[in-house]
Amino acid sequence: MKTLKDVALRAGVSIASVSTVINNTAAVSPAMRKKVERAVADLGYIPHALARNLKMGRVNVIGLILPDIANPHFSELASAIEVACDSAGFSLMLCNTSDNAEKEVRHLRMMRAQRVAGVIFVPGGSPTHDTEALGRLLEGPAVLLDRAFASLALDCVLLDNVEAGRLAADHLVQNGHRRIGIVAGPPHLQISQDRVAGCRAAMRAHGLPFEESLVVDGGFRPELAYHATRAVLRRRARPTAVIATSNHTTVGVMKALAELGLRCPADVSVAAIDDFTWAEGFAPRLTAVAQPIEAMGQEAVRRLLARSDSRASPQCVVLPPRLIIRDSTRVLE
Amino acid sequence: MKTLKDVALRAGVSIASVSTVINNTAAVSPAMRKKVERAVADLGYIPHALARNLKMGRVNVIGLILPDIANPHFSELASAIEVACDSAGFSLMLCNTSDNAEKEVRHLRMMRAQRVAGVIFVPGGSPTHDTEALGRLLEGPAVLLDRAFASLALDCVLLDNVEAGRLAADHLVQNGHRRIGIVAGPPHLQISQDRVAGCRAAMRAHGLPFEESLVVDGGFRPELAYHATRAVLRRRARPTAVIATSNHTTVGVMKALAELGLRCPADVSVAAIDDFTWAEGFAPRLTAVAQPIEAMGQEAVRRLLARSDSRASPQCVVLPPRLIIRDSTRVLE
DNA sequence: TTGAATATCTGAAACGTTTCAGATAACCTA
DNA sequence: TAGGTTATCTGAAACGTTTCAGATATTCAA
Repeated sequence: MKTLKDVALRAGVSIASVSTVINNTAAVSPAMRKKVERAVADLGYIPHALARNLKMGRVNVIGLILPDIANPHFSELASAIEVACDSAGFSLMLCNTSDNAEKEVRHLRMMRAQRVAGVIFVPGGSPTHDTEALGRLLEGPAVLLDRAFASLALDCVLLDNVEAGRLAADHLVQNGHRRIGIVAGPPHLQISQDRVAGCRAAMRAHGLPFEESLVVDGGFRPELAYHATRAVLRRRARPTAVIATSNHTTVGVMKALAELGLRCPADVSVAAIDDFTWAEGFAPRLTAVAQPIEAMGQEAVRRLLARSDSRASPQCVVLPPRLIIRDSTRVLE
Repeated sequence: MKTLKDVALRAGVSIASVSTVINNTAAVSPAMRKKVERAVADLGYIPHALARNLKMGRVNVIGLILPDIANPHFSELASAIEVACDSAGFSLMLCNTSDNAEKEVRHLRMMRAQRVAGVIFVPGGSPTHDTEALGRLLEGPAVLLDRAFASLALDCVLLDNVEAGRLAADHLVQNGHRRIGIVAGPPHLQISQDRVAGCRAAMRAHGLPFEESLVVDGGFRPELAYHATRAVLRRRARPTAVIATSNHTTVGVMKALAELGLRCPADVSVAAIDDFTWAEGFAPRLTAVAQPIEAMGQEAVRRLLARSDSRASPQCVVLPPRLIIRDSTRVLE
């Protein structure tokens, strides 16, 4: 690979001059400019970003750590973040944790070693996080996305999960449903608790009892949700509706319905949290509480960059979900 | 941020010794090790990867450039690649091109500037690529994934697109379909041509005529596929089956069917290229030609790393798709 | 014509590492 | 005890940039 020195040699000028021309950091004579540009083109010189960044003390890369890039929710988030980064002149370094706590600190560590400008961290569903190690590694510019840690005072961008649960349950109640199964996420996650809490709040608000036994653990793989749904739908008093609290659980729920020969929404209504843009065209069209994914990504990047040059105290922004009513829920007569 | 010097100072030893201890590059006395480890822990020292990489002349990062990370096909590919990279000790730098030719060279350039160990490049659907510039930038270790450039002799990992088309069409023909609409991708893409060619080959193999007018351009956004499908399904002699040649077009096709009030598979069978794991549980369960995504990702990384230390001439590996028969196609009596 | 002001260019130090030749100390062996 | 090994440790040179103080050449006003 060619270096500044090679270019300087070929152009017959000093290294410093080449640098000046390339970065436009000072006035140079037209002759100089031409000579250097010529040499750069001839040699196909590409500046060595590592050397440059080392010297300059900054790296135009933002790190993104998330649980599973193959999950549409996260890949859409990644997409939004990539766009925001790109237009701010940053590149993206991506790591998957597969919900593995050990990988979280390993990747975070690696990113700090790379001296990235900031890290956007989406904690995984692991029951235990090494919050102490994470806390130290998140000391540089960082924002938590999607899930926060109570013990860490950090910038974060979250969905209003309580509201998401509330929207789903409220919609069903308004349509006359009373016995509503809730296929929740892993109970140790705040996000699961919040969504269920939202459902509970909606029932309360309508003066209805909330039957805790209708809340089942759907885990965060469709498999468990599938079995949980089967279980709850085989109760003597079958729920007339089910709330699937994440896209993984929705897949399990729908599959369980299909296998039990129950039609949706004729036999059972389904309200989901997380929209499925890629299931458009399939039946039933899903009534879903959609997350403002683009806004979340943008906001995360914005806060991260703002954080880099301010010492304001960390803030949490909570964004509102919105309900999209389609065909998977029906009015109960 | 702490540096080796800080650690050396605190431990009361030389910089060289600290480096030796940290990297285990030579034998040191237990006393030395203890002192250094102590200082490292006390200061929370994290090595500066830029400096290290600059000095070492290698970077443990692999670049991935793809058209759209929000498309499940690419996000699953990204996931497979991330896993393969990670287990080989590499991190992933991700760039989206949004099918924009200018971004392709910009991002590729940036990755070369970062001196990444190699680049996995998935060309986008732009009608014109700056193949000259790309060619120069792809001179380092690189592998093309998903789509190749005829004009560039490079390692590549591809799906057997002809076979994919053949599988879909053959399946329909075997089920008695004769009038088959094909919602193709943009005609300027080799990949589209190949898939259609596969369909054509299947018809020929069965001694059937291939009606070119039933091939419509579905572009690479659902929108166009939607309109194309409506058009083809409103012919006086309606096709009894449709082949959707990519996941984007499948969405358009299914939507068109739904809006025209046509049931699938009762009225029209649909065979898709690209599987939809996230539509599991929705109806109809899609008969699809699935790509061996994991294998493609693994193979891409493997070839890339192999390429780094060999001068063998570039090779193309073509992986076979497989047909998954579910409920969206039916036997025609 | 001269001195000052300006325009243009360059040498060399730094950024934080790795690495290797050499320094020092400690241990053997004869 | 001298000489040679061996075991540890360190100084300093690189890696490819940026940047700034200084060098050189040019221009201008008086």
